[in-house]
Amino acid sequence: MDYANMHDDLRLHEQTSLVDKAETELLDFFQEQQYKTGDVIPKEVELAVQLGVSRTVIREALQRLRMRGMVETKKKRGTVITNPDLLSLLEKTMYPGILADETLRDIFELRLVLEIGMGDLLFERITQRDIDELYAIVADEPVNTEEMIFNADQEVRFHGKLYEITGNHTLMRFQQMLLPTFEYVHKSGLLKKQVQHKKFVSHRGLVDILQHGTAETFRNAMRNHFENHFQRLF
Amino acid sequence: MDYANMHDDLRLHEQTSLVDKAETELLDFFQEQQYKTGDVIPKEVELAVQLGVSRTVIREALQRLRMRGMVETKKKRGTVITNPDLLSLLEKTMYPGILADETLRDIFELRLVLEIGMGDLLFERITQRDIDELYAIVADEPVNTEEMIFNADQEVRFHGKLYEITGNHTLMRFQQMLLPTFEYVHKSGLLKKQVQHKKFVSHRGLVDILQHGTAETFRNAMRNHFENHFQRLF
DNA sequence: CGCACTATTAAGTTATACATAATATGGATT
DNA sequence: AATCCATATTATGTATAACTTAATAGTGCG
Repeated sequence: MDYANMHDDLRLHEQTSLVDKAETELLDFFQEQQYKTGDVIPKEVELAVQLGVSRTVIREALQRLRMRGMVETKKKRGTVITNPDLLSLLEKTMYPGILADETLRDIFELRLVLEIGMGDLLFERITQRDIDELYAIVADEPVNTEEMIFNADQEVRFHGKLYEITGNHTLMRFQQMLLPTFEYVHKSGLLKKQVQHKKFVSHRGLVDILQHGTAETFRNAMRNHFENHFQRLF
Repeated sequence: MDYANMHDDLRLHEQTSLVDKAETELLDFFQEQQYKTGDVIPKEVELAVQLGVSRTVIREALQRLRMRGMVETKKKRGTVITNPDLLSLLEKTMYPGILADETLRDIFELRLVLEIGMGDLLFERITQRDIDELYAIVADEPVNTEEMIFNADQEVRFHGKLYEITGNHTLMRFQQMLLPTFEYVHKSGLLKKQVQHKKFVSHRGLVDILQHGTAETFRNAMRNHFENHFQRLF
């Protein structure tokens, strides 16, 4: 290939690499072709010819899309369009060890915000079956919340079930990512020391409200349930 | 099928590519070497030799780390470790056209959940200066909310300011990502038709509450503010 | 008809060469 | 000696070709 001509239309895109360009051009191409999930896209060499770049560039661009779950490749069958999973790659980057302290704290707060705000979704979609299940989960909790011992497994089951009830899969995925980080921060030295346990709304109390209350009362109850966490933040 | 002979290299025969392995090996290597932000990592060819793969594989692995914001490369200077930005890559995946309808709806809901739930963060961190600024933003809004005309720019400024007040940068980044998708869904045919405008809490009303109210009243007000959106969902 | 063999295909991988841009080196001029 | 310009060096960016592997299709044989 003639390298002298390579930069003809590249002068405007100064610091963007060919891979960057190829990536967006591929996405545009897919959209233009109205590809749907499961459709097979042209071979790497064909794409290379079509975009006027080497197969190396195409491969690195596809590599990016692949890791975002936008495409999937199998030998011989080629590369197919897939439904991108927004959060799968976020998960990989979520190693608490490498995140900045501020980001960790942000995530801690994020969880509290989500669970307080999800009240309306819960009341819209919850069924009696869900409520029964929640009661079963909290069955072995002590009635007196002051004696409540923090049980990580219990926490995950209860709050995980809440996310599930929202029927919002993106939200559920979020929880799966946020929770480990939340626990990490909870146990780290990032926040103030654990304050004195006061009476707060228990898991059982939350279920009672889901049974008899409203979205509004639930929000307040969840806020109260998180009181200890909030006191460590503020 | 003969399972007896499979056990030997069963693990190698998994569908993990060399790039997958190289990616994790690189991360392990970085951690092992205790690289900090700004540190320069070995050249591509050296890494290739060290991991016993070709430079292509190394490049595609680095490509992944690069797009996650974990490394950054400059010509001649080499590749350096950087602080990963959790959301930068999410942003690129947020091509509304490619996302499944369900995911789009999820994101629509997510925004509502976030803004209702962020009340406590707001009241903890808001200043009089912030409130003044919010009043300035809503200054040109009609008092009678029924005459309120949807103004996208106004929406972004007001709600963006709220996210800013939380002081949670991750949350702010989220809003920047969610908003375009939210608008896309709002205008798409994914939801029920716009219902009749009823009286709802206006932006100005929300600011009044931030000035004189509590986190609890704010949550309820924000829920009411979004009433139209919720009616389109349920 | 059914089974096994092989031929083909497309991605996975390797190797090499060259381009580009930033940096370092070295020497010439003043 | 200090400044400046040309050149060499270096590491990433890009291109190309060749080879490997696994899945599929096709073919031929029984």
